[in-house]
Amino acid sequence: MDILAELNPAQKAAVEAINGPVLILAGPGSGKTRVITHRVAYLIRVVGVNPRRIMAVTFTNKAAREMEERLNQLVSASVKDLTLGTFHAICARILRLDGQAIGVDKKFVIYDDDDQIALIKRSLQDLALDPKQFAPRALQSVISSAKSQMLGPADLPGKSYFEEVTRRVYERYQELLAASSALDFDDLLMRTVLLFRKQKDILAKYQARYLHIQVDEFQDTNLVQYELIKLLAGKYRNICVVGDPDQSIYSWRSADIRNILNFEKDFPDARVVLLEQNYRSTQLILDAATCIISANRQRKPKDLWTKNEKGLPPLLIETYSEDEEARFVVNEIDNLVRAGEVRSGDCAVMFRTNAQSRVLEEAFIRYGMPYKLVAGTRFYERREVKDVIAYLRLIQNPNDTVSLMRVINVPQRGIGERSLDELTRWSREQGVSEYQALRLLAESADSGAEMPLSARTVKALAGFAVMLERLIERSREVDIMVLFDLVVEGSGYKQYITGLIDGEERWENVQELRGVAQDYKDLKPGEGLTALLEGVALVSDVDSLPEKQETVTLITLHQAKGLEFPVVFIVGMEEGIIPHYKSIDDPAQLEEERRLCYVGITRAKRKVYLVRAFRRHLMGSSAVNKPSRFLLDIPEHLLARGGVREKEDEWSSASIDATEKAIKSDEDLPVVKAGEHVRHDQFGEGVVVNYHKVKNDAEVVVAFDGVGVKRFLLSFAKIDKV
DNA sequence: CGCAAGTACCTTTTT
DNA sequence: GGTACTTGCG
Repeated sequence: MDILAELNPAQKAAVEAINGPVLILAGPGSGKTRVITHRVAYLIRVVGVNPRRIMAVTFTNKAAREMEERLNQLVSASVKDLTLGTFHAICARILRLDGQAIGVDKKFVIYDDDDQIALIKRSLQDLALDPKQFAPRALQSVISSAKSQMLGPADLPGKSYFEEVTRRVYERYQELLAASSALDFDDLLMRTVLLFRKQKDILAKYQARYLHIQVDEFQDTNLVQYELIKLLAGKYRNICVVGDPDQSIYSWRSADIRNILNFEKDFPDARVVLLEQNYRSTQLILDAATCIISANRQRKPKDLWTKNEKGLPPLLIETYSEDEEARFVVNEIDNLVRAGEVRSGDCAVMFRTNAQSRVLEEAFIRYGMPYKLVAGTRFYERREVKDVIAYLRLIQNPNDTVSLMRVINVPQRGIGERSLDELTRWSREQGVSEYQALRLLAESADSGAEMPLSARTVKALAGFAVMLERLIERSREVDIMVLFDLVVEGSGYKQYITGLIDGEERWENVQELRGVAQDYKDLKPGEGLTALLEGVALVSDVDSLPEKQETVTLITLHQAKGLEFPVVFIVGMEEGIIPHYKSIDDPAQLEEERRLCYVGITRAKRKVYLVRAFRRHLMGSSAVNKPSRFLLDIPEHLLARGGVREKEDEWSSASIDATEKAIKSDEDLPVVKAGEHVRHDQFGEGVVVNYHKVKNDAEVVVAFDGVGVKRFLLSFAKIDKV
């Protein structure tokens, strides 16, 4: 099979440019994934590069898995040797192997969001600070953002009282992490960079190994991640980054769009390849999307085009309430499926916030239409799953205090808050971890005399220590499945959980986790445990999205990135939702909201429904919402309307309107289209943001660089296309 | 110490 | 509207 055969010229160029730095700017649906996989296949098959010497970084584990699958088809040789995964997974691997050089415990555990919050609360407690005054969530986000820029506590400003507190909490938080031999997500990245900076020999080892490095979704990397690949690529400089600034939607997670801009600065000899042909969407959908994104000031213009058929313009559906909105969606999907137009698995409903999913779910349930919610109660965030993981983590690393505190009294062992406070206090006094304190207690009952604890409590604590001790011993001998069962039964957890009201369901979840463990059953004792824990720490919900959906997908706009569906509904197209009210007064955040909207629309292959409700319940009270400003960016001829209908079966008339519109706009194509670049004698260059017909003329709305938005009648304006 | 009921709180997106 | 945390009682 010729790897280059099925690629267009731009894609081919992107695949063949294997020497030196390459920046691939890839529009939505431009075959980006295909280019990346083919590039790796090309390196292996045609150039003859050893897979061991290639690193490919993806945004999600799912993307990594998919890439592996595709590569297996393209390349007969084993791709197992490839370094393929997310930044976090790759860094975890590096640290596990070489982290000791900078004092990272070989047995480190990875703390997720919840664990971080728990630890920050402890930090606040230690510092005698009020968690109400200093919201743990806010602190977490400050700390995370600091780490994303390689800033330690000392690098933070300490001017105001709040800043001073933040700094102290950050400091304490790090101490507690270290005491627990734990790393949080940001540490995985930051420590790896530190490792490379401090241990030149280790860096040299990795640099020598990786002849080729590829990074996907580059627009969503943060500074640390960029630093990391710059270090890794330091020797051979064969670095290829792929991204689309217009799809950058993670700046709140410290993703820095400057990475893309700086890339060309840091690598002046970088080859830039543009992928502008869209293979996914119909013409009108692409046009509407272009109009929306063109209104952003902070962007490099891009000329997306497609050979696909014209199709139908996006449909604007205006409903009275969010209930009606949900009913419309279900009803319309039902119509489409009945008409044989699509299968329900072809449809996705996208929303800005998870809270919006509830009403949708209710409607789907009421109509008996099956659906799959991508971000429901997340599996790995379920209490029972976290509990069992906490037990497993304790076996791997008993100093993991967050896990210890989590399960020491689950099931109840008569160890209350007071006793735990006392335990913490005492262990600090002794300068040992809580776990070591427990062991001391268990070994010599006399030392308990120093603590103001009842004999009963000491017994309970010692009992827990003995149990844990036994599990740790056994873990060295048995495989992960045996260990799993030992943990669940030996700790009394099984009995506890099955005894709860919803025990059956919870037990099923524990069993599901057991199923995950099965993947690691052939590994050696200990290794299997480490691998399992690492696996569960770094997965997300999108990862579990099955390949071929037979049901409607309910998904957030963020999670939808990288996916595609024939039919897309975006609900809640209202001011305050998209754009989210928290983003409205910050221009930069507003642009991100716009990109989010753009991402949503460009997921669609054939049909887009933009749905809004006049009235919506938000936290109990009801609010009247204006239509999203992004709707105003779509010119008349690119937007069909379906009004509010009393009877549900009349809703489908919206599709007729759309069809008519598509035909009508075909007859008299506008002289200029929204999204096009124009020049005006007086105002300079700008982008057409809107175009619609008025009587015998047309009104054009143009956003000029540095001037602002101007309106013209087409017949009078002196406008030329650029 | 454990449980039940009540309260205050919030609400963006997630590797 | 739901949850996470507090309070009060057995």
